[in-house]
Parts: sequence; C-alpha cells; structure tokens
Amino acid sequence: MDKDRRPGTKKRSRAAFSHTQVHELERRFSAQRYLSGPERADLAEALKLTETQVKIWFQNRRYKTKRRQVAAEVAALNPKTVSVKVLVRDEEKQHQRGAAVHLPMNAPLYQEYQYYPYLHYYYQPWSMGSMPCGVML
Amino acid sequence: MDKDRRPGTKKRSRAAFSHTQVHELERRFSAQRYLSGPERADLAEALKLTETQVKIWFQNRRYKTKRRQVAAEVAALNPKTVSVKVLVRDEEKQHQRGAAVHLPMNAPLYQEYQYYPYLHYYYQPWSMGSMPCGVML
DNA sequence: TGAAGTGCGCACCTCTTGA
DNA sequence: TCAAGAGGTGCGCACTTCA
Repeated sequence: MDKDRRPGTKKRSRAAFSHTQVHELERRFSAQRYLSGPERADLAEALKLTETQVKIWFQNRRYKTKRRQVAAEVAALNPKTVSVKVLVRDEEKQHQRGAAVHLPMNAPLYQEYQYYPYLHYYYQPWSMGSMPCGVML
Repeated sequence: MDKDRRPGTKKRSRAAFSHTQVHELERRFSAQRYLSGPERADLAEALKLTETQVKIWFQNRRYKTKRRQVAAEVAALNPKTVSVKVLVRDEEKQHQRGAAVHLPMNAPLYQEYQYYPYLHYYYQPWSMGSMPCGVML
C-alpha cells in the first residue's frame, strides 16, 4: 500500500498494526489458521489492510505458533528421560497414504499444531469475458 | 525418472503410456479432474508411473478438455445470434464473496469446465523426527 | 498425437532483518 | 518485537515442442 515512500530511499516501513487490527486478526486466527481468498479479502477490507498484509500476518503467526510449540515439545521431553524417547515407536506410520484430508486425530500429544497446508482456496467463476486464474495483463 | 539419457543428447523421450495406463487415467479423470497428493501417489504406483507423469497427464488432460470445450462454445455461438448474448444478465453476481467453495451451480451454460484451482492437497502428519512439509535435504 | 518443456502466478514454509 | 524481505518448494494454467 505505502510502497516507495521516496524514489531513492528504501524505507522498509514496519507498518505496526493497531490494537484493533491485531485483536481482530488474533480472533480470526484462533478460529482458523488459514484463510481462503475471499475470507482474506473481506478481512483485509474490514481492517483496512492489504490482502498481502493479512496473508503475511497469518504466515508469521503460523510460524510463530509452530516455533513456540516445538520449543514446548523439546522442553517437555528434555528435562527427564533423554534416552528413552529414541527407542519407542519404530515403524507405526508405514505410509498410511490414501486417505486424503482425514483430519489427523491420531496425534500422540504435543501435536496441537497440525501442519496441513492449504486445504482452503476458492475457485473463480470464470464467466464470459473474464480472464483465467493468474493471468493479469 | 529417465532423465539424462546421454550426457550430450537431449533425448526428450515421449514415454507413450500403455492402453491400460491411459484407460485407468481416463477412468480416474472422468471421476475427478484433480488429484490430491496421496491419490496421485497411489495412482502412480498402481500404474507404474512417476507421480510427475500422473500430475502432468492430468494437467494436459484438463487443458485439452478445456480447449475442446471453449472451441465448442465458440462454435455454438458463432453461427447464429452473435448480438444477443451481450445483453442478458447484467449484474447478478455482485461480489458474492464470503461463501468460499460453494460449488458453482449458477453456471449459465457452456460452463461444464469449471475452473477451481487446487481445493485438494494433503497434509503431512509430521510425527516426531520427520521434517516439515516441503523440506527435503 | 500427446508427454514433456518452458515460463509465469501464487500459495506455503523457513529464517533473517531492521525500524 | 514483529512486519516484511528473501530464498526455496509445489501446483496450477497457458502455450509450445518434437519424437
């Protein structure tokens, strides 16, 4: 939105969202970790942010959560029994593919952050005269 | 899979799938235009093809279908009434965002090929010791 | 004829940076 | 501290290529 503040100055502005904006973003994040295109557009408009900002915010938020969670896992395992965890559970996963999008309930524990990428997304109606997906020109 | 046939020769082999393979691919395509990761992997293994080959086959198949369909639309509209279609249905879409993934039933006609990108996709369980998604090393 | 090549858009992830 | 930059992956579409 506020790109190129000055022709010769790479400002690298760090937007600093308002409390309201962060609160709403946080609220949405607690409800869903990923946004579909339209959802992102709506949220961006509602918060007066660009879609990119919303997208990046969610991206950073996800990463942050994950890092925190991994740290917590490590912390939970390290203090005691450092030698046991290497031995348990050899090969119980064995591919198990074939059942796409069956939400992982089999998470042992410390698995609150479940990875799955972008299951979301929206289609584009592609009515007469509109351009196919990514084409911009 | 069979890359670099010879160091100095770009062979660009044109694999030519068997009847059985094409038949099965075609059967799957008639059922679904897109495959999820696991589905693709299964199909590839079953047909003794690489996942890339299956992926590309579906991609080409989709494009082919679309081109054929667009050609049919043009053919259906050109011969007669070239001036009518521009007038009907002015603004009945009006954004309508907010309802992601509601399969488009409102397609007027000649809309059999519906675009929607990748609604599919698979997550990766990410159990202890495994690497996060795309990371390969 | 059709599998594969090319090129671009756009998600996602990971790690880093600097106001 | 945290939004944004930068690097890398994967898939989609649009064409083109050539065995």
